[in-house]
Amino acid sequence: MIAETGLDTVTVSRTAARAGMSVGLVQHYFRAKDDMLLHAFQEVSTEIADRVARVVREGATHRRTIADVLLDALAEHLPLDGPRRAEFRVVRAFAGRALDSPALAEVDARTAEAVHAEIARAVRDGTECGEVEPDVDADTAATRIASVAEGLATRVYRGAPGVADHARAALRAELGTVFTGRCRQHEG
Amino acid sequence: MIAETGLDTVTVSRTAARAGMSVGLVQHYFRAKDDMLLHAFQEVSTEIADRVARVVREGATHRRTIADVLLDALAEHLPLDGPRRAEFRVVRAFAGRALDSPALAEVDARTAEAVHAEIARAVRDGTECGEVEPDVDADTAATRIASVAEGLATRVYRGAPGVADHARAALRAELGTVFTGRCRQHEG
DNA sequence: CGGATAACCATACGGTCATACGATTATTAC
DNA sequence: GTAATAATCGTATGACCGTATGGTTATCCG
Repeated sequence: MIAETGLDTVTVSRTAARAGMSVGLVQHYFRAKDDMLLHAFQEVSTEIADRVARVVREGATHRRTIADVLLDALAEHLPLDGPRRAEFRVVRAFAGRALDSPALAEVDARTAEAVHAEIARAVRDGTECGEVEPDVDADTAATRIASVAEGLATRVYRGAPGVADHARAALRAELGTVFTGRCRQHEG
Repeated sequence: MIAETGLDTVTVSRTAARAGMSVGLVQHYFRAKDDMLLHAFQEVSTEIADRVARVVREGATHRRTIADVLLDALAEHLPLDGPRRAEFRVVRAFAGRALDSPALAEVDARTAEAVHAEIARAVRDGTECGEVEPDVDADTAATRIASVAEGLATRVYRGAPGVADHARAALRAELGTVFTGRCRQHEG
């Protein structure tokens, strides 16, 4: 419902109707509407995090380059198709409301922190492996990469002509400034 | 009021009270509440654009490097102090609501387009001048730079420890990947 | 079996909000 | 000076929303 018509068209009674239940039952599960919304935000956040983790795991299994796996993981956030556009809308709607809700802000911050940590880990792995120069600071690089990913997602959603086509390439280019070498263990 | 307590605490009657006038008078100037909000969004958008333009003009007057001027212009968007945090909150609140309001979305998109165009122009100027390599595509570079700026602003606002201190440096580093040379006309 | 707990419903209440309305006062133009 | 237009106010109205309440049915455990 949030993805369809926005957060402020979500009312308790509409939610109940959509779920095929009564208002009373919704209240049985959630003390207040805000609890329900918070739960929804946590739900989608962990859902996205799980999907990204799966992409990383599968990429690692197929012994691909760290940069390539990271690219896939970050591209997962780009609103390039219907489902991901929906997810984007939900996350951004909550992010907007998080400006004035500490509870939502905490989920937002925790999610961002997790993404940042995952990128930083990839960079450190890259340093160990040889894909990244030893003098690169992982946290600084992670901040920049996460920022590009987030900013690109916004731009793709806004739909400036041609941006969608080049978003993935832009992401790859940014990663290319950090992952400049080749992994020793992937060489023959 | 949006910066203080958020968009959805803004009601017509509270706005009237804050302005020291009656509800009826607000209605006299704005047919509907949405018109009022749209007007506010347009107002802050042009206000910010004007301030950025002034920074650029002053930088150009003092014959500074294009990269340096651009850095100042972009840093203007970072929520590093009170007024800019307030602005950030307002813009983001509107951006969130723009997800479901075509009128607000248009202002949002137009503003983003203007920022992008300004960055692209700076890159092109840099190419002419010698600060940028000739094979750099201005639009691609502008997309990346704008994305970093936007993403960094989000991160600064979220207040991850240490990010604020390094935000400007991160921005400079990103610009450093595009503005790699020196302007011929600035040399002795 | 029987009692407790969970699932589930319909409705009423109190509050808030956007907007409509009708009126009065000030300003401007001819 | 007067007619029109703008500025200004107070209140009424109708709708909606979150939550409280009180109830009924199902499920499960000892």
